[in-house]
Amino acid sequence: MLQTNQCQEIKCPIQFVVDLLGNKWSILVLRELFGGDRRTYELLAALPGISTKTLTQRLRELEAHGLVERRIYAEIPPHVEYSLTPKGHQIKPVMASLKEVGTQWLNQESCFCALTDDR
Amino acid sequence: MLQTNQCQEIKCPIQFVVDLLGNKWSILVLRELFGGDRRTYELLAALPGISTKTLTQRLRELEAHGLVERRIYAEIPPHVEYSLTPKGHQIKPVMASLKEVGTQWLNQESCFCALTDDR
DNA sequence: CTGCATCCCAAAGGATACTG
DNA sequence: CAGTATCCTTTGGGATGCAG
Repeated sequence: MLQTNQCQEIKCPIQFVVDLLGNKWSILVLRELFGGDRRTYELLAALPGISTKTLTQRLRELEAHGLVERRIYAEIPPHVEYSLTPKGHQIKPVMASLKEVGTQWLNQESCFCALTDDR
Repeated sequence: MLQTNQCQEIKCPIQFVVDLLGNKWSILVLRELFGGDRRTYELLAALPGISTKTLTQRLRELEAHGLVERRIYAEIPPHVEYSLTPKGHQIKPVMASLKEVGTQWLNQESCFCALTDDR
């Protein structure tokens, strides 16, 4: 098997990021946190369609990889805040370029969506 | 329903890109094409694990969105080449920032994968 | 409020076989 | 070589109910 994951990684850095963030929600959660610290219910409200389960899963993953920090306030009712770590902030350029290209593409194709949009 | 997708898009540009490229293979296919035009079997070889079915699906999507061009040579056996369109080239900054941050993260965490890696 | 557990469904994707 | 069709497995993720 030799899945030992030694330091000498054979992996492509792009693939590494895609494996971590290439799902339906991770990037959007991070986008939200770039707007400042957020409580759980705020994230739920800002991400229409996400379930508590999925949100928690994504947050735990991001936390495990050191991109997000979870701060718990000893209050009742419970109070939890999520924030970006310095490592999380490193994806800022990705965010910026995504926004840039997304904006370009929206402008280019928004006017014949009715014809071409198949998803 | 009002799903009519009029020109005034409510959609976030980041989400727009994530919806299109946020899957297991699209980014990696594009990464490959940034290395130059590629034939089908070359893509299959360069992307270990991908199936012909999935590759075709991703290529068709990228083509439908105008990011990739498919050129057919009238030969036997068949000969097809895929290349990036100008629109496809627009994601270059995304590619670059992904590579940048991926490299950083690999260096940061490759040495305690054995402890933290849960996927 | 937070978030876990359960159940369940839909989508993504892999393997294989087959056609032109 | 390129691509399709079929079958099947895995995964993602939504809904709900419940506990702290």
